Amino acid sequence: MKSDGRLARMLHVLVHMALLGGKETSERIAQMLNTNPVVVRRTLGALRDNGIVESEGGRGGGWKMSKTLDDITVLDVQRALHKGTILSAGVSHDHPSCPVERASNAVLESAHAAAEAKLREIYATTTLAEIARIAVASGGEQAAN
Amino acid sequence: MKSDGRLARMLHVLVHMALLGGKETSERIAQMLNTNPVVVRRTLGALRDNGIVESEGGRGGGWKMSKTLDDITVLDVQRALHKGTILSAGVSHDHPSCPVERASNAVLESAHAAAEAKLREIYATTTLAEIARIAVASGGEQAAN
DNA sequence: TTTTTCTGTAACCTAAAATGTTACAGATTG
DNA sequence: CAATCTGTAACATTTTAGGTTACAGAAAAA
Repeated sequence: MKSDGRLARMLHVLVHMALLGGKETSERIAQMLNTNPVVVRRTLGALRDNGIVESEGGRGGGWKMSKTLDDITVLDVQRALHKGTILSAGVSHDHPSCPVERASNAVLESAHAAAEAKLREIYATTTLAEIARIAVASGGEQAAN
Repeated sequence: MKSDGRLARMLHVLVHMALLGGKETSERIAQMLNTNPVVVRRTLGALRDNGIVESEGGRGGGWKMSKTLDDITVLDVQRALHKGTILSAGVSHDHPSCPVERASNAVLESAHAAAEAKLREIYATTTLAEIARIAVASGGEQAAN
């Protein structure tokens, strides 16, 4: 599979949208992400369904933020994009009744659950405002695209 | 992509091999993993290259453990199977010079690094002997396949 | 030495999931 | 009505684990 870059892309584009402050079309956002408008609408659609952005059709339409960067955490975006767990353990299902397989799976699942808890904790305490701050600090004033 | 079940499968099969105590052919191991011998040789080959098991060709050949379960951690098996990091952050490479993209990627990478440290710590302190103990405790005496 | 039984690999095919792409339908503004 | 958006369907593409077939080579057994 291709690696999932949706979270990174959405963080990226949300910060840009907030810094620009207005409404953006899928076409313009696609340029920010070096992709095409359909991919943008697909992915931003999930954020809209979770109250992070809103969209308007028709002439003059486009996408805008529903909240400020301070009110959006990385975890909010993650949850909008993926329903279930963040990390999966990659267990085996070769002999579901085998106690050795079950023990192996249980150990891996438990370890991944602990790692995910750590990840989730960081995601929950990192706002997009902080990303914007890092970007401005490192990239100087040129923060557009 | 199909999810990577190699680690779970190798933990599973190594515990079986140790409990059985002798030498096993790819064919028999394939039955434990509900797959075919070529997949087994491919995957066990990586463990052999890391000193976890050893193989012998020819009639009467097969695979056997090079260490006891106490001397193999989950991290050892993980490292034999995958060279680099365990968790990857799924960053974006749409505009590598964009400071916002870089800040987004940096935040994700840092978070994943913290989660991976946690995961690695657990892997490093979990031996296969412990998995065997869990299996025997939960599955009763029937620990074969 | 010939047969049998193993591993080691090459060379494919398949599956699954994100991403890319084309083509429209529908909505909204001018 | 014309122009400009979003919303979706319907594919094609890419990547990687896994499955499969087919042999070559090694080693014990006959």
